[in-house]
Amino acid sequence: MEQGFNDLLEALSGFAELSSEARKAIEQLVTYEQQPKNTLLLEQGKVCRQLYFLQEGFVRGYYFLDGKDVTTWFAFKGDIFTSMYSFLSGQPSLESIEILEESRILEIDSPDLQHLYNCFPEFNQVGRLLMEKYYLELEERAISLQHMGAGERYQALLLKHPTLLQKATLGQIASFLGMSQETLSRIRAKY
Amino acid sequence: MEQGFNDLLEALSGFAELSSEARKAIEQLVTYEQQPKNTLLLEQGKVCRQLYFLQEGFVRGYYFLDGKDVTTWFAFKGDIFTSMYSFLSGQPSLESIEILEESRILEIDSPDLQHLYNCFPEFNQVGRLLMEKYYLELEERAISLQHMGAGERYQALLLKHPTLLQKATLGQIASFLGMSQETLSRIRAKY
DNA sequence: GTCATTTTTTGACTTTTATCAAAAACATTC
DNA sequence: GAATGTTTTTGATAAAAGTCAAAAAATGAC
Repeated sequence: MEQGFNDLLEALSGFAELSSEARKAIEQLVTYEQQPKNTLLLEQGKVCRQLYFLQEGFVRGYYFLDGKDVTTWFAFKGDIFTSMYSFLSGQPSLESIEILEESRILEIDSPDLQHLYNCFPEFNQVGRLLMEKYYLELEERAISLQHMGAGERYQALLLKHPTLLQKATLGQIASFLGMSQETLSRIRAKY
Repeated sequence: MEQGFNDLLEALSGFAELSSEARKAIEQLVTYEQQPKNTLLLEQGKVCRQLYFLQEGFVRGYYFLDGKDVTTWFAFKGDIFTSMYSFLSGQPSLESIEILEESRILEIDSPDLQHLYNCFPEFNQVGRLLMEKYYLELEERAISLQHMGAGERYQALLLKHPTLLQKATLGQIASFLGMSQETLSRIRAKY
């Protein structure tokens, strides 16, 4: 059995006990992919049909707005990610997904995931708990955008992801935080 | 059978087919509550153990920050709502829930909901799809806070909830949009 | 190591939004 | 309908953040 797959099972086991049948079924449906830096895993305008598990590496989601590159999320080692809107709705994705550091990825496509939900109803629990977790993360982000100043948002992010500053460019972090690159640069100079 | 309960079943049937056993179990666990304007359904600092269905009325979630009242969400007729963070994590709620218009509410408490998940594994699908829906709504909100100006945020909100302006106060809407009341008042004067 | 490219910082200036204070409009109670 | 309280608007000013442009620093290729 492949190493990457064990990492995935471990991540999932945080959400629910999986029967060995379910584990086997997952293993058969999941595929492995290794991608170098700068690869576009998903292009804006295409439907995202995959749910990804980042075994190793670093990835972001972003889109263009008025010619500007706006990062909407970062995925770290061990994260499950996708273009949520497109994956859930089946509509063309507004965002692209870019590999920022060479990454090892496991993926399952949408029909196969539906198959898992159908064959193993208890697997819906994994999906539900995963969505709950992502919801709470997003809520934190929305609240910080709603009422925190630029400096506070930056500090909160650093507290949560101390390594991000080394991994992403200033522009990526700034747009993720909803501020201009110059503002972030000036904020950073203060600390 | 009570009228309110049918409304709930109808709302849930948008997410999954429910067996008649599941429907019966839900009916037995759900309780009805009618509350006048200005009631606090949940107080900041207490754990929120209920998931609510708003059969009729109007409700908001809010909290105090630096002495200011910040609205985080509104619930309309037919919505399912709760203090998500507290309900999912079991931690004391950061937000309070206030009835803004006399409301008829159906509710189920957390242990009973867990019971449904356990006895009817397919019920997890309802939970999953519900979380997916709420995630996408929140994502829209986060994106609008991340890169839209105050005027655009207001217009987007009006488009989505044209009735909100009649139901909530300016201050509530302004804080929900992440801007001061004065700014919203001036924006509104322009249209 | 040097050159070219990209990323980050700095400066001057503008725009947007917040804040404080007071007036006006609107509701509510008696 | 006068008096009271609340909500909304308006005005003046201040603070925060954005924009544009150029310099400085860091990175990468050869």
